[in-house]
Amino acid sequence: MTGPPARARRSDATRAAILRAARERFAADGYDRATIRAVAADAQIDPSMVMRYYGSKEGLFAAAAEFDLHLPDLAQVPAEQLGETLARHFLRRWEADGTLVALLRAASTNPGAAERMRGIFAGQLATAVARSGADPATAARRAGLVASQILGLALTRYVIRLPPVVELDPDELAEWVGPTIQRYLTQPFPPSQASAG
Amino acid sequence: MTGPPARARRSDATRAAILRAARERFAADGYDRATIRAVAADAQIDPSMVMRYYGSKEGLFAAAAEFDLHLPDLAQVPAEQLGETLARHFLRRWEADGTLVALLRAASTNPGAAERMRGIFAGQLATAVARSGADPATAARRAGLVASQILGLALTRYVIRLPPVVELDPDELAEWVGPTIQRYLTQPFPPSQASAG
DNA sequence: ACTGTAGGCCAACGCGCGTTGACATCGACG
DNA sequence: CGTCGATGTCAACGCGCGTTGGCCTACAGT
Repeated sequence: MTGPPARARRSDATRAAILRAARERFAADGYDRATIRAVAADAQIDPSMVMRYYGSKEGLFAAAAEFDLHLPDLAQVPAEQLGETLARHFLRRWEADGTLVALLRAASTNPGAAERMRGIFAGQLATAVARSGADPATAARRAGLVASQILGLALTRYVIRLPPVVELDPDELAEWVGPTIQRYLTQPFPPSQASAG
Repeated sequence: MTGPPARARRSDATRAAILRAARERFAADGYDRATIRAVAADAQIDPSMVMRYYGSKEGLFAAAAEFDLHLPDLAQVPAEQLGETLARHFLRRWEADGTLVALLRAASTNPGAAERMRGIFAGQLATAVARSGADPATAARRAGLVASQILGLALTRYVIRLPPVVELDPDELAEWVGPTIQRYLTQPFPPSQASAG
């Protein structure tokens, strides 16, 4: 299983150009409206090259939507800073890399993309939350609530572009959303007694 | 401008059937994947009827996505119950009527749908928030934050179907999300001092 | 210099789409 | 009964899509 000697192939640059163009198109247009022909035009190659390298549009999307949240180890974060840490992390991650926005747009109509989204939040967010010191019995639900706020923020800011959410800068946003996440992570179950701060 | 005597036309039933089928298809598939042919098949009529009555696919969507949040007058709601009231209201509204889910799905890829979504939140949510007693200078931002949590909940529960969010029942959800909305509406600006409950 | 192969382009395919216009049928009204 | 608009059907259009296969071209191994 040592594979080939990892010799750089001449086509690597093309593959990378296709992937870059695909991420941009999927992020801007969603799965259905993004066309292989448009991706190929952006990458300045022929549409059939996309098929050769990625097999199909589904395959191209699968490659383009490979995504690691790069979540920090929450066991190392002071308990009272969990919310703000996570909020800032997500905002920074999104501003720098459109992949998750592509995934979010696509997930609205493409079942495979939705499945991948569920996988990311089960495999990465829920895992991180479980290491944050949360009760294992409730960690999954807490992660789900965190996801609802985090993805709602991404949706309103990058996809729907709701003006007040677009205009707030990342620092202000983190100050607002951080405490929400903090509460979802640490508030005892059930959260019956209202606790607005 | 008194118009015709409002005589019921024979075609009203067909128009309504088309609209019902369109809402279901748009909600289930999003704008791009929902086809006029499929809507017509559901309504058991010919695709050309859809064109005759609604002009185009865009026109059909515009008619199907007409939506009133039916928000209560927040001036009449006790200040400390604003969050939970809104949370319960939205959950009830969505479970009963798939229109907003259709709009949400479509808004990810269709600019017109996104524009309508912005219009609904500017015209209905922001207006209601402004009447809740919030400082007029900050009401729009507060409404945007509320939208981020509310739409994030709809997205994770009805579109992406994140298991932990799907499994929570509406009462539990309202208990979790209510305080978040309450804080977005009432927490003084800026929200610098963290306030997890 | 010769050759095999990886990299790339071009033209075409079949399909489903939104949309159109010509034609059939029904029901109200003279 | 005859007419005419409203209601509905049918067949087709042009288009852009994902996808395919054949054909050049350039370079690595000998």
